[in-house]
Amino acid sequence: MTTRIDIFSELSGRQKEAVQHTEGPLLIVAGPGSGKTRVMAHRIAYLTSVEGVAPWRVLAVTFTNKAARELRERAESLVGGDNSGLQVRTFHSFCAYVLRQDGGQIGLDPAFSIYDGDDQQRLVRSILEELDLDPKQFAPRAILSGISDAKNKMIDDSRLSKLSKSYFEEVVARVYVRYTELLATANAVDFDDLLLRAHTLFENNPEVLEKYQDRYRHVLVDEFQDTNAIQFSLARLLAAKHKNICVVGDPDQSIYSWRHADIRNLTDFQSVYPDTKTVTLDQSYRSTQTILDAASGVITHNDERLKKDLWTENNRGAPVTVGEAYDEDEEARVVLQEINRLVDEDDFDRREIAVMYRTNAQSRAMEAACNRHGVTYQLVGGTKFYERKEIRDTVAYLRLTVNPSDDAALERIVNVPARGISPRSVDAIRTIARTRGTSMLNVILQVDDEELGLEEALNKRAVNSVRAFADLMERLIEQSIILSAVDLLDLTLERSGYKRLVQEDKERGEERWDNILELRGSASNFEGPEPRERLIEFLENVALVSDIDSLEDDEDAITLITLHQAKGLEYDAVFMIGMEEGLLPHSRSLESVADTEEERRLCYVGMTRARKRLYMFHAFQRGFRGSRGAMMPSRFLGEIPLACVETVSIRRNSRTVRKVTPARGAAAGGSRGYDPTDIKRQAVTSGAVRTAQRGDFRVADRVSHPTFGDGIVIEAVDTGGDTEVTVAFGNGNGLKKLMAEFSGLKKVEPGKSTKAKHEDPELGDAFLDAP
DNA sequence: TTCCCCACCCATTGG
DNA sequence: GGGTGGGGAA
Repeated sequence: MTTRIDIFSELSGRQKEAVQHTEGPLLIVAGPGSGKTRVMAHRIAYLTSVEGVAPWRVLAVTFTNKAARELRERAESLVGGDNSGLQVRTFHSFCAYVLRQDGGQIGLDPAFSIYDGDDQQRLVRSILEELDLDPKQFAPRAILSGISDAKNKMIDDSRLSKLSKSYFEEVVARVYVRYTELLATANAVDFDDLLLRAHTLFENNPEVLEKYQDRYRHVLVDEFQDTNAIQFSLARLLAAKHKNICVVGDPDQSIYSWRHADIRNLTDFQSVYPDTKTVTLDQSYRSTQTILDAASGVITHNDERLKKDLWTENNRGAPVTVGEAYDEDEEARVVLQEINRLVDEDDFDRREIAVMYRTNAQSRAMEAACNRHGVTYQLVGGTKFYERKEIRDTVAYLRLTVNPSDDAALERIVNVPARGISPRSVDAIRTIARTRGTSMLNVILQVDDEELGLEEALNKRAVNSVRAFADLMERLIEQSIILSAVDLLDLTLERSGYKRLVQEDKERGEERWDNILELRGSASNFEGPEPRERLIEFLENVALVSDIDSLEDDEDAITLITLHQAKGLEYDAVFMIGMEEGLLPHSRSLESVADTEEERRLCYVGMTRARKRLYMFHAFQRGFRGSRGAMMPSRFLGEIPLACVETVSIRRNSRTVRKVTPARGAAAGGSRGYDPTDIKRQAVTSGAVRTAQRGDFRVADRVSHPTFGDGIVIEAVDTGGDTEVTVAFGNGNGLKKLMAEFSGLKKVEPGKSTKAKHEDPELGDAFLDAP
């Protein structure tokens, strides 16, 4: 048994304070690397081993399953023993747990399904069809986002139409009504519902709430800056009795407002709980002073911000390396070169290196480069395992077996493998089911019931096919009560013909079957008595995994990850790529100051993931949806104090990264930060892009075209007779590939351009939004 | 009824 | 560049 001394030996004064304040509300404002996970783990250990609180009386809520697992493990290793019963979960998984226990009170069958985004979209599409509305005019995505907004404001379907101010909102309200009905028929909930319905359950059933209030004497919430209104309300309800609520967060790392996260939860915490004790952890044990200075330089540009200065006793460390690459391929190559150098010369471990980016699409160039250069990598997200067709199909069979009302699952597999139930037949089944307010499988199982009229609606062959499917599902449902998840999976794959379908796929069959076996492997973790309960657990697990959960710490590989998913992680070396206007900050965020500030926080999150080395690259041009665009370096680069920066010039097709120490020293730098236009000029004049120069037209030449107007040459390839040039035109004409002579392209001498200055691509024509 | 091909539309971030 | 959905042929 660990003693009290041991628990405290590795904590700072502030950290101890946070651990020991166990009675009453506690707000921990924790900067990046200030040891908040350590504090939470110690706090749990302190509660259970020193204060004698039973582990099952502690509820800790984290942002991801991975964080939950890690927190539990750390707390357990501190007390050196059993913490069983300790609840460490995500909000979603906690709510699912509550709803399985007590959802009956609000009419939810414990075997309910959890609809994912894809299920939701299909459902909305079918509703639009039902209501005779054009999905092009009313994008299912937009409608779902409207429904989600309503749910997060706790507006139920019966009230929304009264609040709608436009025809579109009226449509959203109408779809919402039907959507709610159909989810109920399917005995299903969506992600928002998990939170919302648990909340409703607590509010409407005091005796249920009290049960949980009594049980949890201590409630801890991690990443509190990214919780939404419902989540905070849930936490408040749960803690209302004992008032022992401890929240940990950092307003500078709030990056999920688009998912309804509300920073006011954090900033207003003290007014909700006036007797709050606040502890600020501002010492970083993670990053070098230079990295902290660079990150602070960026984040202080946010106007909406509570001032907080991080400090560290760590070394100054190396400067932040900033550089421009020609395009995304070169960017990837340079990153890998530098990674190899770090590993070979500076003894860095590949496991401790990550490449971070704003959008998932950016991983492609990195992956290609890794494959070409034989660098092993772990991609977080990627072609997400649970979104692969064979996985979704297999899971759909199991979902339908557990919850026969699950129409989304049924629609997915009713004719997979093809068994003679055509889309027309499915339409007929759906229509009957919806008219009768029942599920589609229910209709199918009653195919011989004349009253339903299914037999009439279908032709003879289809009726036989439907009957065969009904037999299959009946058998599977029967077996699901007695078989384990794995055995049921095997039976399902065999009897449904899905196994044969996959294995007959000559091109990808083996790979797809391997994926199914992997799913089978994770199902084997859910064995035990009451197989049906275990199966439901397994399916819930499948529905609630996040990409980050599968990140392995012990794989000898570099990590490729989005900035959002990198939250909470740390690496010795971090490479942030795509540091360009339009990507970071993302073009979709430029309309509002609040959104742009969130992009800056995202940049801050990325930078503060680094312990020792931080690299930030931007590209001169980048591929985008098949075409290419000239890119401007991100404004955030210019916000880094010069004294922290080392710029590099990258030579195309060369194997070395030449370091250029800025001539402007720390003292001379004044308030100016990194000036990207300098490096661009340097790169162009130093021949960084020389291989692209051909014929009369050279990269960076100003040109004029009879129809497209003035532009600048981005690429020039000699094709023998003529020169094929890629030109970035102003006036929203974007990028064009032209045969120089044939198209009548003319060079324009500097200064002779007739067009205004703003058309100079070097100044600002980022082409991300060009038509 | 199924399968294949082409056109079109699209991707910010994610539980 | 890729996924999906619709339309046409077998």
